[in-house]
Amino acid sequence: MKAKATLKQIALEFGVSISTVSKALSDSPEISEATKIKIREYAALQNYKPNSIAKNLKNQRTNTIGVIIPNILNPFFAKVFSGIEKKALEKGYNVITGISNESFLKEKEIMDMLNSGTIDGFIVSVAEETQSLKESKHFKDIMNSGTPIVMFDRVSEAINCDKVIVDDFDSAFDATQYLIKLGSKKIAVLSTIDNLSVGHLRYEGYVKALKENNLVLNEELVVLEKDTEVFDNKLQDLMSNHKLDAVFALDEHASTMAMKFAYKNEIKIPEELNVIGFADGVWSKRLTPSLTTVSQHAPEIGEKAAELLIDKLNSKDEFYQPQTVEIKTELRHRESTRKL
Amino acid sequence: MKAKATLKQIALEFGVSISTVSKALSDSPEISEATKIKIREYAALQNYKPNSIAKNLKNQRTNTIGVIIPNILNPFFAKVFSGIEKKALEKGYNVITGISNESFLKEKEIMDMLNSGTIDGFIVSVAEETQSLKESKHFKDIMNSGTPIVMFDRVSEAINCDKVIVDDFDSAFDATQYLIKLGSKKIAVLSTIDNLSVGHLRYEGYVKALKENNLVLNEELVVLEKDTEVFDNKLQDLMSNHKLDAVFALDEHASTMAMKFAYKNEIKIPEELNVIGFADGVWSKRLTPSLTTVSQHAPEIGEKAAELLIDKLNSKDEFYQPQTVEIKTELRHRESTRKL
DNA sequence: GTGAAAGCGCTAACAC
DNA sequence: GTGTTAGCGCTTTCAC
Repeated sequence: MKAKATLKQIALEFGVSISTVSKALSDSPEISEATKIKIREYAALQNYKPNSIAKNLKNQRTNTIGVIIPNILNPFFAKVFSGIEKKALEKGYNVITGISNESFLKEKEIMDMLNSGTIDGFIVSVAEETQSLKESKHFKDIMNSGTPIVMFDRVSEAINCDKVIVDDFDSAFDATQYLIKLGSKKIAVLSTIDNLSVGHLRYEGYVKALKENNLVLNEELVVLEKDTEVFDNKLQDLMSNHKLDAVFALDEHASTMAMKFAYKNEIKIPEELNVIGFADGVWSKRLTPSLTTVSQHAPEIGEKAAELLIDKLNSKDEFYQPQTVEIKTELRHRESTRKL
Repeated sequence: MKAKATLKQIALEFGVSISTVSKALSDSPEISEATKIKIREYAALQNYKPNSIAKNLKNQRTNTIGVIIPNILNPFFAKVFSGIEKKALEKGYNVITGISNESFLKEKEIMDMLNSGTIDGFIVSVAEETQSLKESKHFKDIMNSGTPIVMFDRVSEAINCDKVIVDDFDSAFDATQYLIKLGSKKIAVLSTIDNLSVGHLRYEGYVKALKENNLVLNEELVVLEKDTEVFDNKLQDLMSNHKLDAVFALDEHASTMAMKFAYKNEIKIPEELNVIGFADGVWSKRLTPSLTTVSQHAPEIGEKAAELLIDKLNSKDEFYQPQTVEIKTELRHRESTRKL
């Protein structure tokens, strides 16, 4: 492997100065056509690429976004991520990724590590542990150091920054409402994520829909349980002891488990039981029957978050007012609910 | 927001030189305890963090790995990715991510873009288009420029670099063998990924297992079709016209579709039909019945790839011999196959 | 025990 | 039309 082409090396080659080469390559009118041509040809031949680290150091910006995600195996986050990546590439930004694995400490460490000139700004979805501990100082510190943050989905109330969220409350309300319209009266609500801001909002939406339709909230039909094994047991009990006519599942585990138990107990979906679940992956379509879902437009969330961040990075405005963008969900009707 | 702490700023504060500060902070024995203490205290107070870009420029390395993945929504890649990220963090590396979206051009562009000092090395799983076009020059160019590449899963024969692969051929052979042991004679093989190196190897493994067991290869039981809609139609035809006793699915789409059609045609799994599929996500467990899978140990693949790359980056050895590591798969017995 | 200086690769203001 | 210079923030060698 030969020495990498640099301005210096090229300058030496032609016996000119470094700045001449730099200007020639950036097509400056100061340089004669002849010089430009020979230098550019040589550079192309040598496959010269300006060292972006040096450029970054000079410019005091890296054109890189740090994305902190709780769990890349969750298809929602994977989809948001691909939206971010797409928009970033479009705008000439790189994406550097950290996975907090729902741990507060890891979230903090990764962010501190990256906040040392490596990235220009962050896009974050807050780790579960961070939310339950109500931690937010690390975010504040980072923003005080001059690094902007955009949060999505799981956001921190205590932080005043750009946010992209889903209308969890309203969409849960609408979905429940829809189940009621289908004639369902015994609607179970199932969740393994009630400790998350978004999870709890969804539950509240369910509660409100019941109230507005004068249905009593029966605690026995409510399973909010983080531990999936315990959840499965509780769900099994619920489904053996109650003849439900609908299930509203607030996450993917809950919806698939509900369908599994229905199958085992020979309860027909959707004839005897309507099922709606929050879901984003390709799996809701593949299930048998396919699942009616509240879809969160995950890629759009990612694109919007990237856009907000990049706009902020490119604006010189000191008094930029943070905004919160709400992305509307959509009820995707499939086979697990009856027709109206 | 106040000016960010730098060596220069701290030096000014105490009326000492930049190098004194630098040495004090790196605990050099040249500096007196008193000076060290006061400088360190001040630095901590100011939340000083060395600018990593400057350090990178100086060191001519970035401690960053570029990971190029065809599709982050595929749980296999998501899992490999999390393995890479984990190992990288452990070893003090950052991960910068590009998604090729199965496109040759995007793969090439992203890699060229990152190969300008931004990253020290690549971990790549080759895009589908790159494989079908048999492109490899862009990889060669990058390696010639001195940037090491580690490939995983979908590797390029033409490139002599470190590789981490799955024993696709053998595991498909074993899985088919297992179906035969269960007494299956009419074993369909289903794949939407036969254009991928790994996909085709799996098919070959199936073929060999049939041969060794003196079963004829019935072309009618073979559905290799990239387009998922066309695939679904062909599969439906197959399952209506043949009484299969087993299905070997080479990807997730194929396995779930087989189960869907079995359900619709009231074919009992596993009593009448044994199903084995290649799968990595959490979904094989959630399906009803849960799916017996060939599991690829995706996180280990990622960790191994990261390890190989980082070892290479840290070694000075010019005559490093590229190695190919094979990760063994495992047959995970669940409810979609009968007991032996 | 501390400081000066060079240099990583690049840009840009300012000579000539 | 081309070159000189300073500087981005840091490390490191060498001098005092």
